[in-house]
Amino acid sequence: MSSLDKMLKVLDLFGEERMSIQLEDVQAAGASRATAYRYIQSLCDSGLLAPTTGGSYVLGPRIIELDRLVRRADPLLTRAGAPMRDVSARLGINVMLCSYYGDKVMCADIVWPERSVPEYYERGRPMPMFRGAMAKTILAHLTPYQLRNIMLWHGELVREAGLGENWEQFRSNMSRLRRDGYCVTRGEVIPDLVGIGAPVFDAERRILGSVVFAVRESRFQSAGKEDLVSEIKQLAARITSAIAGEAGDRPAQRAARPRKIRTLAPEDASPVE
Amino acid sequence: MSSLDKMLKVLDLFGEERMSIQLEDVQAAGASRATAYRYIQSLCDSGLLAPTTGGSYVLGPRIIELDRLVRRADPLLTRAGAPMRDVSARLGINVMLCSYYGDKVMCADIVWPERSVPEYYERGRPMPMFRGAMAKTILAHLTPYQLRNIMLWHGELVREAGLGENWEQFRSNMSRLRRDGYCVTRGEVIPDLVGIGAPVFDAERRILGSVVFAVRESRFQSAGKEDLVSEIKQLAARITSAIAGEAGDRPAQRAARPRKIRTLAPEDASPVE
DNA sequence: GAAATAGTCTCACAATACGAGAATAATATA
DNA sequence: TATATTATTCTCGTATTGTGAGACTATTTC
Repeated sequence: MSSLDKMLKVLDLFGEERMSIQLEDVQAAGASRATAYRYIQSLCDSGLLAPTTGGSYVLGPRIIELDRLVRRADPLLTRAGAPMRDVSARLGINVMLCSYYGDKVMCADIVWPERSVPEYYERGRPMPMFRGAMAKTILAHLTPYQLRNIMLWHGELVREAGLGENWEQFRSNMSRLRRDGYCVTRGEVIPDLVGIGAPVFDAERRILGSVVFAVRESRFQSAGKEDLVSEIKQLAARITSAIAGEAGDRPAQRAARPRKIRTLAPEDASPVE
Repeated sequence: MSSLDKMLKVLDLFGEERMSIQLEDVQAAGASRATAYRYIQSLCDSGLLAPTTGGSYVLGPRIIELDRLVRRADPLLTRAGAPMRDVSARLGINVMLCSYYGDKVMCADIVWPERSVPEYYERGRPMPMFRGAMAKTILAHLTPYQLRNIMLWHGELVREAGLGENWEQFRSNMSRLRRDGYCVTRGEVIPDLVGIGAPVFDAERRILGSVVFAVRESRFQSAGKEDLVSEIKQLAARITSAIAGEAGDRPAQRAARPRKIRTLAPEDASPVE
């Protein structure tokens, strides 16, 4: 592993429980005192880290600045907001927006009027890649190339997730989801929660992400699957055409491209805390 | 400059106008093709960058993930929200929350009911370090050490900003601001906009940031300076005690520590676009 | 399927990241 | 304001490893 990678791994020390790190934490990750300081120094200079009192360091202002840039420019986020809020208000239903990043699926936005449903997700929360409607909807629309690579490099995970025992099964499962144009999952991420998802594309019909209704099992039963499916498909279509509408000008913002997907997050499957 | 710094400088290629970069952009910043790919590779592996189609790269999911961590844990942000919204609703006034990061001042949150005032700021927008009520309020509360260092390394900027021609003047100006407990600036960042700011501290009375009212000159005239000053001081005090209340337990989150402040952002003074 | 584009690997060499300790800076304490 | 303590940077010789050029492989497009 190069020194570049080792330095960037310092960022991995942060997590929900640990919001500040110290010199020793970096040393413990395998670096001499001098080197630990060097990494910290570079990260601080770039603003990714910021020093606080007592020799500890926190995430720095650059993070917030860069996130602002992403929020401003992400076509998914900027174009999905209004339609999402419309539908959510009309149906009184919880909606999530998911973004696909080549090797990661992430919650990009939520509208959550049904407060009795636990608000597990929020912008920036990573999501499992093989479970839940958000993920499967996206998975289904990757290119054949990408799907084959996933089976090749992560067949074990595919099998665990029940997406197919082999390439033929996986391929045909994904193909069916694609034809359906929606995906329903029950309790795959959070018990008792049903996800109803549909895909969002860019102007070139590449998968960008997904929108998902998150409802309790009881509501899903009473509401009737067909209506919810029809609504989510309409919502996704509205967002897709809003994105296609703005396009043509600037270069496509983000799209699928996982190549070998060598490095799925090691524990991409720890959703319920 | 080390290879670490060179790699991190790739992130500086992004900006409001440029949301995706290409191999050539990295090469142009001074790296061979192989090295450019190496930097990109490391940044992609860490999730700071993500590949898109056509050999271009955008900011990656890690940015959003890390920003979430910051939002969740920042005591300033989490404790200021409610009081800010209260006051803003009661007075129908625009309020900004500013965060201090050792060498940078940044907008952390805004509540903006007075829509006729241009919404120049938003979370993540960097702010000038020597102009405007947000910045000066913070500046005034740095330690003597820090102030001296600023004068030493950035005396020119201090003079330009009219904060004092020499150390004695600078020191006494800051000292007066500190005694006042508030700071009013007029049109320093945006023409016709008056800022009324007060400092927010952590449990150990170290400066964390500032809250600022942003009103038009006309309203400032009619409303009466005293009332607004009194309100902003109360607001800041409420936030400070909310933060002190939660403290004691976890290690202080963020606080001043600019050491030499060798590297103020080169153009920290380009506010009005 | 083939052609065109994007990304990775190999290898020899020299630049530079590394570790240990001394020197200095910044904070806490008196 | 001066002193003690803790945190950070600097110096320097060594050898690790980052570097560039080009061949090779992977991926997308047609």
